[in-house]
Amino acid sequence: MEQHKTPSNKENLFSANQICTIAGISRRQLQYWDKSSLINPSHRTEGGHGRYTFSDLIAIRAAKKLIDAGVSVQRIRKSIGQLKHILPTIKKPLEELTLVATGDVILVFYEDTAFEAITGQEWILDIADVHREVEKWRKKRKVIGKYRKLKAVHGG
Amino acid sequence: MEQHKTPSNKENLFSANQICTIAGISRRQLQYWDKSSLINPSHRTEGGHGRYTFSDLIAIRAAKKLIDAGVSVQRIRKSIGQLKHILPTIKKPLEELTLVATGDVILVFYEDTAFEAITGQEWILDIADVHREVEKWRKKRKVIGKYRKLKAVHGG
DNA sequence: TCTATACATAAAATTGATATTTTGTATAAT
DNA sequence: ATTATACAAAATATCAATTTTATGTATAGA
Repeated sequence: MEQHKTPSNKENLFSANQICTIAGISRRQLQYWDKSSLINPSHRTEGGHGRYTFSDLIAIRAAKKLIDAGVSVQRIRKSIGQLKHILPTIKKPLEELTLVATGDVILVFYEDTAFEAITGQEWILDIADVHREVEKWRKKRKVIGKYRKLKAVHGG
Repeated sequence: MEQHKTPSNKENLFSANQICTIAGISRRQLQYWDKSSLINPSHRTEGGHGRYTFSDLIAIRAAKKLIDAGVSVQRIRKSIGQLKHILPTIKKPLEELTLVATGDVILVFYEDTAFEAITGQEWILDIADVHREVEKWRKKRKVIGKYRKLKAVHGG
């Protein structure tokens, strides 16, 4: 039997129109995002009307932010797919992750690293690395200096 | 008169070949980057041979990292141009800024914000914002509830 | 009321052809 | 020894045409 302490009681659910007003999107958009499974309402009435949780709202606001930042719906789609793949424990990336977007790209912040949502590619420049490489190179030069010169080395 | 404490004494300068070995780029690349003014050596010998500082090396490593991350030289060029324009105090973006790169984009971190190097577009998602907006909306609804329903509002 | 559907339009992605940039290799010059 | 030049190949960018996706508007259904 259900306790009425459960967070998903009627008070916390939003109708489609409420979502649109709060999130600043059109009714048509929300409808399409539902139909195309970008973001589905977590509940439905017996009549089939969508009922959105606060968590759903976060996702919708995130999508709206991304769109405002110039990211296309298609990229949002791809990113969500990739993120679920790259971070299998994450079920709803738009709600659970911190995203930074610019026109082309969605960047994800997760456990101290930043990476690009679609490719998963990751990189941060660490100047200390360069120091270390120079030292490494200096030592190497002393040791093998009398033999033939090194060719350029790739990777790092 | 020059003190020999100055950091730019001969000991700290690298020849083109040394740079190539340390940074893992080809001689041809370094040559082209110099000629096309992507990265010029800070000094030259009387004979015109390039002499690179450690600071130059940082820039070159940064460029190499960007290339390894899938950014084209052309994009690096554009980004540097934009960054100098957006942040006039920054003279050598590749050395002085923290960059995160993915294939398409170079993202720059500067004083708490992240923005895209080419367009200068900037954005950070803040979930607390959403909470605030919902509360704002709830209050508004009570006040103006008896008038006509709000239309979706863009921006924020 | 709210949702579903149809049609039109706008926005974005994809494709293919062309031009430009970047790099490798080889060779000449200093 | 190191740099400069010439030529070719590979990688990128650009542009226009086409296709696909997303949204607005209007209308019908529950």
